[in-house]
Amino acid sequence: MAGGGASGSNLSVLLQSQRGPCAAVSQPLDTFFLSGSSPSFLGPRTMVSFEDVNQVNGSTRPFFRSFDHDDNVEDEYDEYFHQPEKKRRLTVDQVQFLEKSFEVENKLEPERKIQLAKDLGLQPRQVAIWFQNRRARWKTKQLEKDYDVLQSSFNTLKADYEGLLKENEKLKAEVDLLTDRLHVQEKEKSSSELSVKDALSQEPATKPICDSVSEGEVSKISTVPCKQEDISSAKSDIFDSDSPHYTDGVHSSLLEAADSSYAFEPDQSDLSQDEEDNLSRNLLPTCIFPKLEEADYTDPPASFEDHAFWSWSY
DNA sequence: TTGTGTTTTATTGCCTCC
DNA sequence: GGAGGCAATAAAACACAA
Repeated sequence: MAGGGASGSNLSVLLQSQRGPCAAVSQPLDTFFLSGSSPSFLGPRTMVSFEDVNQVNGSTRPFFRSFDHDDNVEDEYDEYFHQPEKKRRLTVDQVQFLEKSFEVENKLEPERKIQLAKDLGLQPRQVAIWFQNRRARWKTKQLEKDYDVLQSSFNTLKADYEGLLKENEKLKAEVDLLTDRLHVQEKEKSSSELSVKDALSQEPATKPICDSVSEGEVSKISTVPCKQEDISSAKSDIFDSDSPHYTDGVHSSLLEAADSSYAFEPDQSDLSQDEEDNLSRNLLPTCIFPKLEEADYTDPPASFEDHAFWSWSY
């Protein structure tokens, strides 16, 4: 085990400088890079076994301070150089020098390694190891940075996604509300139609509806003859769910719903061309009984409850 | 002072390249 | 096959709270 280059008097400072950053010799970094090829940066040996220590080590090296001559120096010397090899931390200056070099190029060519080792008074292998470990640390930090970037990107996307989910739920609720409203409307409509049907079926077939109205009202009633089969024919048209008029009523209400910005889409794939035409014709509010309107009744009722005013003359 | 966690230095084993 | 890089790991050095 070599180490003879460091004089015994220098050893205590050498050891002290190994204890930690605070104990290290401070020296402006610039001086490290102005050293040229001469071994101007020769810090304390950090390894116990140095092959070149006799060549480069010496009391003139800047990283060695002058030592006080002390009785314990020889003991420390023996202790230091005869103990099993231990890890020695690099000084702050050595680390800074290596860091600067690493910033320039994080890979180490053989010539550069030799030069750095010379300048720092380290083994080339130590320099190589330092670069190796430094690359590993750099990689870890890079991974952490990448992780942070990905994390923030993920958070942004997540926030967007959650916002869209909320909006989706809101729209779904709106759709449900409008669907319910539509169902209620249709229920009301069909129950009204049923009551009209009941009313019509309870009237005596031969009895003119005009019996139940006043004379003044009778004058308003159309004089067009209205036979029983006409009525049944009309009724058949009205209440036949297969008839286009029936579906017109449905379409009508659908369109009303659509008018109130309802997003319900009736499946029109089953509609014939005629039905589609009827659908477009019924964009305007229509009487619930368009066929009757075309036929013999007068003044369509304001509501289904007003069916008593409906009459057909014989 | 001591226990514990972190950082730094160094080793080992494997892989790739020339 | 040797040199060099990398990942995993050991172990010493260090920091710090109790």
